[in-house]
Amino acid sequence: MSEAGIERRSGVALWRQIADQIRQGVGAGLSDESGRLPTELALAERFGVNRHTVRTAIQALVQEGVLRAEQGRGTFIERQPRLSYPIGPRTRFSEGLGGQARELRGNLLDHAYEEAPEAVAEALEIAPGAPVLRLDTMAEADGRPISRARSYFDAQRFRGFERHFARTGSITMAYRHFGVSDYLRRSTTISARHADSADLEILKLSPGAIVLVALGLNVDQAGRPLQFSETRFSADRVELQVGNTT
Amino acid sequence: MSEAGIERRSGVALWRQIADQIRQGVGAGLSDESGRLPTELALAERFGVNRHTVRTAIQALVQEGVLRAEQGRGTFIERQPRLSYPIGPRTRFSEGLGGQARELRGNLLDHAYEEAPEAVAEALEIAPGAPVLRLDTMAEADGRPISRARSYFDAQRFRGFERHFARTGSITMAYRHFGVSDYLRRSTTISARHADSADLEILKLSPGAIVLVALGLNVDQAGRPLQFSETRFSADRVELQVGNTT
DNA sequence: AAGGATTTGTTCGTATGTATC
DNA sequence: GGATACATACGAACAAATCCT
Repeated sequence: MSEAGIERRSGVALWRQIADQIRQGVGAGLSDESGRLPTELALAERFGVNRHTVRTAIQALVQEGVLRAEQGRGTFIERQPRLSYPIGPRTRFSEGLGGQARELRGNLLDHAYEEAPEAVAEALEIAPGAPVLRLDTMAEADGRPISRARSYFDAQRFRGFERHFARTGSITMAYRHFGVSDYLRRSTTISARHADSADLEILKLSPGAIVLVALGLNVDQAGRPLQFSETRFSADRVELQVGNTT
Repeated sequence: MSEAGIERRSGVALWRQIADQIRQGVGAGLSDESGRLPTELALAERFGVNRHTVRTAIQALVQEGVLRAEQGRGTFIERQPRLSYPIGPRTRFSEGLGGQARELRGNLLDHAYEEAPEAVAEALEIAPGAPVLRLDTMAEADGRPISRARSYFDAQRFRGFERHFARTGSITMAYRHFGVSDYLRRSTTISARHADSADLEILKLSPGAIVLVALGLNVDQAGRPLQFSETRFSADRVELQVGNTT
């Protein structure tokens, strides 16, 4: 949409600004057909910095798995297109990404029975402080971390839910054991922020990375709230799709 | 969801990371009901840095207009909650934010008649290279920049559209002059990235800020494509809402 | 096969910015 | 405010791998 702009004395190191620009330019016309980047010298001139500074940026992206550098040949893009995650009434993780990855897995990181925080109680339409099950999960597609989520369920209705999820790796499957054969996504609220330290570790991101944050509420066919969850997607690896898949 | 994460050697100065956290922390209980921040010493301990570093962060935010420092009383947050922008079949800018701001305005930044890039032609279902109208706009709510957008229209059908938009400040109104009384949002694709230099200038952001990017396609009642657009929202000021407004 | 051009990788040194105490 | 340690950025030169003629 517009040209490179590098700001000095902004509190953000030049090499990081350049790394961010290159990462985002990977989708645009920064590379030629073979996926080769301009030379370090050309990039340095383009951004108006020293070659070392460009090298630092490239090294960070190599570490991230975005680029691959070969001595004497050049620097190349590791093509990994963004997964498209559909959001709508029928939002389901496994079905949504079904066609785009060979292997999909949901992992249980942690769980606990707790008293419902205010926002959770309101969303689930239960009393504040009522017992809820908190489920911390993460998902991988073809071995790449895609998202992490914290979900809350009414503990009285879904006691033992975590065991069914851990076994099947699927929320949809786990619901069946509680007589929920179908459910709908009533609402989703999307925002974005910098990844925190837990995001970096779980999603294997580098500092300064961005996460898309989706707050979602699932309800059963009668419209009763089932699950309130916050899901964090790596913004470099996922985009969210609302409406028809043109 | 989890604790503050400050990363050293990340290419982002500690004072900027802390400034980003404080800016976001407006909603996350960083301040008490009166909007007062903890003391510098408390913040320094919480983030695990020296008090001078916190001071640098606060000074940057005061400069930005996010914080207000009063001698002898403390430092206060200028509370400006995130606007919630609804996305769905009836997505319209002015109606969506209607209740949340006193003054809403769309401004025309630039326009031109061009040959359709490949992606645009495909979305609008016209031939690649066919003439299209490109419209660069930005929107403010109560004087705060909210979003910028680049929209494409079939030039044969909508020649002169820019004049109607410039006069009314509304896409919906401009459509009426071309016999389009109603339209639908067929699809929206959401991603997030770091703001580029044009984003920083137009949206009045600081380096390292995040923008939510929404690619949208509007169609008329017959399902014919009308408008393909890329809108960039300041992630600090806007969240996107899909489905019911619980 | 030889050699020059190109491109990434490495090692010096120096200056400035950032963060702590 | 001043001293110290470390990260960032620049500059110059050279080494190593690859490509082309």
